[in-house]
Amino acid sequence: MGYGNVSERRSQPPQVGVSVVILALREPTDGGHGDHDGPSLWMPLVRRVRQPHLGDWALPGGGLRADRSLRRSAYEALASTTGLPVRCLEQAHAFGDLARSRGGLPMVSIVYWAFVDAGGTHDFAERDNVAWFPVDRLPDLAFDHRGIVDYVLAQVRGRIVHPEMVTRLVGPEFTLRQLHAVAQAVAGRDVDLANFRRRMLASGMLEETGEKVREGRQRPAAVYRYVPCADGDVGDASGAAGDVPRGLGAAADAAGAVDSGVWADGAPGRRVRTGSALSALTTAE
Amino acid sequence: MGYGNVSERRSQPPQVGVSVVILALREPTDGGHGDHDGPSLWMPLVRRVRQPHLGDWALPGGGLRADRSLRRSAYEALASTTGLPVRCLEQAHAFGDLARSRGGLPMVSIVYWAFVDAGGTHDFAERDNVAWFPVDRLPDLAFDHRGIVDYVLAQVRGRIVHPEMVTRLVGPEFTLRQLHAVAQAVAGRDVDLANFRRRMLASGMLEETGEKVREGRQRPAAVYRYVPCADGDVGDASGAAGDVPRGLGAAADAAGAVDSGVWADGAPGRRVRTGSALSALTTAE
DNA sequence: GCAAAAGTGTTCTGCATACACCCATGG
DNA sequence: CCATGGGTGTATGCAGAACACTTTTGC
Repeated sequence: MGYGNVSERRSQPPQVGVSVVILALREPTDGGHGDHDGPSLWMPLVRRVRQPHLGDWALPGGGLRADRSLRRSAYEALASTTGLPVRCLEQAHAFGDLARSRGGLPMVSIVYWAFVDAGGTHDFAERDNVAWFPVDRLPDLAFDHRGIVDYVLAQVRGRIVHPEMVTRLVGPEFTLRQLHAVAQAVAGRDVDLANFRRRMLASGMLEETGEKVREGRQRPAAVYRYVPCADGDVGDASGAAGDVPRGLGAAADAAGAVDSGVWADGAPGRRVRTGSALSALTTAE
Repeated sequence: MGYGNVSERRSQPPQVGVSVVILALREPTDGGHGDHDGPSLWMPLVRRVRQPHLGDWALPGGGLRADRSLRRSAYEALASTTGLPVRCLEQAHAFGDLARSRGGLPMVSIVYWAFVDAGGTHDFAERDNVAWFPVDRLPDLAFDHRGIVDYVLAQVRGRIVHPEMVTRLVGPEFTLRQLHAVAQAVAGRDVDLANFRRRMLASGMLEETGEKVREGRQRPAAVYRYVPCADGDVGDASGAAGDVPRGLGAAADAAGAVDSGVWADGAPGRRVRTGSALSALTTAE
C-alpha cells in the first residue's frame, strides 16, 4: 500500500521505533588494543539490509507494537541481536529531528542502553548481520547513530563510578579490583584504585561475603556482593514515575497514556514494518 | 474506521504523542497560598473532552506528524495551550508502559517540559479548557499524568540552582535577589541567599550590566545579564543527532547525565516572540 | 540613627584527588 | 626476602551549608 500524497503523509505520524546501545565488557586479548590492559567496552551493531544506508552498520532496533511497552520493545530488539543475559536496560533519550532522517522516512527513535553479560567469552557469537566493535573504534554508522552512541556513552561514563551502576556489569559477587577494572574500562580513563575502593565501601551498598579469592597468586581479595539500600523501598507503581534524574535509575518507565483535549485526534497509525524480526521472547525484564 | 481484529491491532504501532509540562512563575497574590512569600510555580492543564477520562485534567499534548521534529511537536502542543513566550523547552523522558493506557488505547508519550514567561501577569489567560494550577496543589490528573509531573518536577528542581537554568525563568536582566527568589520558588525549599549569590557569580556566566535597581526603597541592587560561556561553541550539526542536548556536557552531567543544550534542536521556524534570549538562533532545519 | 536590603567573610563539613605507606601471601 | 597485589592513612583542594557580619540606601 502506498503512503498517499504528500499532504496526507504530512499529517500522518512519523515512523517510531526503539534503538538500543548494547554494551558489554570484553576481556583483554593478548595483543590488547587499547590504552588500558584491563577489559574493554564493546558493542554490537547490525548491518542494514535495505535502503537507505544499505550495508552500513547501525544500532539494533525495532518498531513499536501496541502490545509491548517501550521497555519491552527495547528488550526484544536487544534479544534479537544478542542472546547474552541482560544486566541493565535504561532509557536514554528520544531522538526526533527531521534532519536525522535524511535519506529515509521521518523517524523518531527512542533510544535505550543496556549492559549485557559477556561472561568471560572472548568471542562474541556473531550471527546474521551482527558484529561487535570496541566502542572507541566504531565504523561509520548509518543515519545519526554515531551521535546517539556518543550521547549514550557520555551518559554512561558519567555514572559508571557509582556502585549501583558498575555492579551491573559484573556477576553477583566480585572483588573490588574487578569492580575497579570495569569502571576504568567503561570510563575510558584511569581511576584511582584507593579512592574507588573507599567510595564503593562508603556507599554502604556493598556487603562482604566473607569469602576470599586469589585472582593472581598473591594475597587473596575479599569478595563482596551488591545490596541496594534497604530504606529505599519502592514497589509503588501507582503514582510514582520511574527513575529520577540522578537517582539510582533502577526503575522502569512509569506509564501513562497521554492524549489530551488539545490534539488533532488520531487515526490509528499505519503499520511499521521496519524491523529486523523481533523474536518473541518471554523473559522477565 | 475500524481498528481491525485483535491480532492486527497488536502488530500495529501504539499511539505516539508528545506531552508538555509547562511551568511559569506567578507573582505572589496578596493572600499568598504557599510556604514562601515569593513567586510560585504554576502549570496549565487541559480538560479532556473525550473518553477516556473525559472531564479530567491532563497534560497538554499532541500527536506526532511526519513533517515535525519531536521538539517542534512539543512546541506546538505548548503554543496551543498558552500564548506566553517560551523560555526553555527540553525533553524529559518517554513513557510507554502498557499499564498506563488503562482505559484507553496503548500510548507512548514523549514528555517535554518548558518554562514560559508569565511576564508579571497575575492572571493567566485561560482559554477553552485550559486552567492554571500551582504545582503543589494540582487536581487529580488523567492517566498517569500525575506521575509524569512528579518525575519532571524532580528533574527540574534538581537543576534549578544552576545559572543556565534559573536564568531562563527571568527576563534578560535581573538582580541576584530576583534570581534567588525564583530558585526558591521552583525548588520549593529555602536556599541560602549568600551561598546562592556566590555560586551564581562563581559560575562566570553572569555579567554585570552596570545598572542598579531599587526594588524596595533600600539600597539598590546590581543588575546582571546571563552570558553563556563563550567556549561552548556548537555549530556542528553533522554527526550530532537532532535532539541531542549538547553543550557543556562534560562537566554538567556527571551523575545525572542530564541535558543542557536548550535550543539544540532546530527551533521552531516561527521564532518565538520573546525576542529575549533567542538572538543567536539560526534555524538549521 | 534605624530598618531593610545588598553584599562579604569565616567556619565547618563532606567529597574527591593524589600519593605514600603498611600488610598478606606465594615463590 | 621480595615481588605482587590487597588494603589503609594522610594531605590537599573544592564546593556547599550555615551563619555572623559589614555596607549602602531611604526615611
